[in-house]
Amino acid sequence: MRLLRAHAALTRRLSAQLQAEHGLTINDYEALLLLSRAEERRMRRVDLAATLLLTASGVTRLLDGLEAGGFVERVLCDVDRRVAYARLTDAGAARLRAASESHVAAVRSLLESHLRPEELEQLAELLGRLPGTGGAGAETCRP
Amino acid sequence: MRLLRAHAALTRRLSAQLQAEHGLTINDYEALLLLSRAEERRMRRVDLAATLLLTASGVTRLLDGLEAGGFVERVLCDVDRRVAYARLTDAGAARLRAASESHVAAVRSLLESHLRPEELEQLAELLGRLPGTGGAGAETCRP
DNA sequence: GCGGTATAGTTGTGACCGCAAAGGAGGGTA
DNA sequence: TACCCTCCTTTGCGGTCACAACTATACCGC
Repeated sequence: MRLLRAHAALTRRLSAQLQAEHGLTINDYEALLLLSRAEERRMRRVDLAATLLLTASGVTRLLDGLEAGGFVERVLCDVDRRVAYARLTDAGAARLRAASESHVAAVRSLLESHLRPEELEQLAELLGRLPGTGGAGAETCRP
Repeated sequence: MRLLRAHAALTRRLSAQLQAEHGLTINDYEALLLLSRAEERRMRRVDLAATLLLTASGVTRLLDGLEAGGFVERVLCDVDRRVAYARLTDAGAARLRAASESHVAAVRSLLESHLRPEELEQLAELLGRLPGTGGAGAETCRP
């Protein structure tokens, strides 16, 4: 079962390409992607951590970088002063659009050159049953 | 296709458990495992790197730790003085045996609790077709 | 209101790893 | 021999991340 190891190398390869072309790591990219799909383009940092499978400290530093680049801004929640949202900026949305073109192309070519479409679907289904891939929707601070 | 992300979390979990119980990281463990199966319990560092999907520098530091622990020893090749083998010591073999019991149990319980045997086989087959999982047998310095 | 507990987030520390540069060694050609 | 190119390995540097400790806020029972 050492095959799962292949994933690490694939991820590094995709991340390196993304970084060279657009200055984003894989996690940067996925954080922007999640925010772009979230309601009002914002998520609590703790939800971001759970979805990205990072710890809270990891998210802090991830967002440090994205804030410095102007792709994300910090928004305080007015009903719960513990929480700080990360909100996608217009610049962040633009960067995401630019990066997604080459990134999804890269992912597709990597996977589709080795698997047929129905196999790809099978793979996704099997991996989806493993723990840690649960839904984890974006919550607001007021349910 | 974000599902591949699940692997990172799984690996971290397994590695943390392995480290807590036996003081080995996942890569430590797999290096010992590879050596235990290799001819004369030794491999060239460069082959170890290729199989573990690490760079040469990564292997240097990995083996630094294993040598410090006495699990692996450095053996120079007498016909090509560029190459240094890593050879498993008896202490390393013992540590591997001890760790493997709980580790394979952990892997099995993690995977088998979520997938049926034939699905597991399917998963292995699909992942095996991805690049970076090729055979890479252990070579000696004299073919 | 007052403690106790839970939750959100930040920071210090250390581990692991890739990349680039450099050094030592082998094998070829002139 | 002298030169060049390739291979194996190590070291310096920087990035990413988890863990633990800490602060600040919220909520519960009294």
